[in-house]
Amino acid sequence: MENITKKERDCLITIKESSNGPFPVRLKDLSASMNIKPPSVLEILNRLQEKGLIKKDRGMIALTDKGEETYRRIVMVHRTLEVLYSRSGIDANDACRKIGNFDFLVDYDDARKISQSIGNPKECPHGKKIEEE
Amino acid sequence: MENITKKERDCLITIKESSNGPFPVRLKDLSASMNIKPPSVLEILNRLQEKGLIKKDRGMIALTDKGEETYRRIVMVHRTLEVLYSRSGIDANDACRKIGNFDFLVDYDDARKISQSIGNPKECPHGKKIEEE
DNA sequence: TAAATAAGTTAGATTAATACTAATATTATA
DNA sequence: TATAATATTAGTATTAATCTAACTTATTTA
Repeated sequence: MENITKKERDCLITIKESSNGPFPVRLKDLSASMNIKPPSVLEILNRLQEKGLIKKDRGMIALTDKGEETYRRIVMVHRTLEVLYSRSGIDANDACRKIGNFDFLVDYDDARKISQSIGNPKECPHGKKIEEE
Repeated sequence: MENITKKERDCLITIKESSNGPFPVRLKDLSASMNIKPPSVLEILNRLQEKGLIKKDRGMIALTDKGEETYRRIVMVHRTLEVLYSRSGIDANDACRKIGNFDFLVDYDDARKISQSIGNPKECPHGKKIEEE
């Protein structure tokens, strides 16, 4: 797996989470969601594309299969850690924000093992599914 | 607390862990331990100094009180996570290496809460004390 | 102590990531 | 098609990380 940066992680997640609606994701939207100017987003997008995580088609941006897999793994790590944090008495929203700073650096297989050792939680504290599309 | 980078984290830890012997830590030693050339270490050291984490005295490098505190907290987070990893069946040495990639990004108070929720372990899997000088 | 050796520092360059503005190109839409 | 909206390029800046080469400051030792 390629290494990605925090910004690339944020961008990947924003793309995926903006793709849920009926509208295709566009540079302008990412720029607005991420609060950075279009040329700066483009720079990040170009790196994600070089890493094979996204593809562009006339302004429309989407994750590749590899991008989907990367996204899926980051989210699995993220939600597993959220459960751990939450069970330790840390506020779910604080946990979410803080975990986002390093979830992309945590090994997926390690998170699986941790998940198992804490009883394979099925949902994050916000009620989102862990591992299952 | 100041934010630090991975390299600054590594440097801080190397300084502290080289200070245990009778010899003062010097640039040349850090250069050797960290496998980077003296001017590169110096650059990192200068940033650590600006952040108030280390002090230099005629070639001798040492942590400030703030640096000691930062070190102490990183190590506490690190060892707590090592216990978590280890109890999940992850090899202690693998865990150590991997956790070093993000321990400095994990909030100390959160680690304390996690520690508490897993029974306040007293030692890391290598037998090093958690929290206590 | 003076010369030689070692260590530290400065200077100058490079690469990668992040961000910006301004200008240019492209694509939609009215 | 002309206009408006979007996207891209070009060019600049900053921060972090690294290097080599040159220069300075200690330290050692003959």
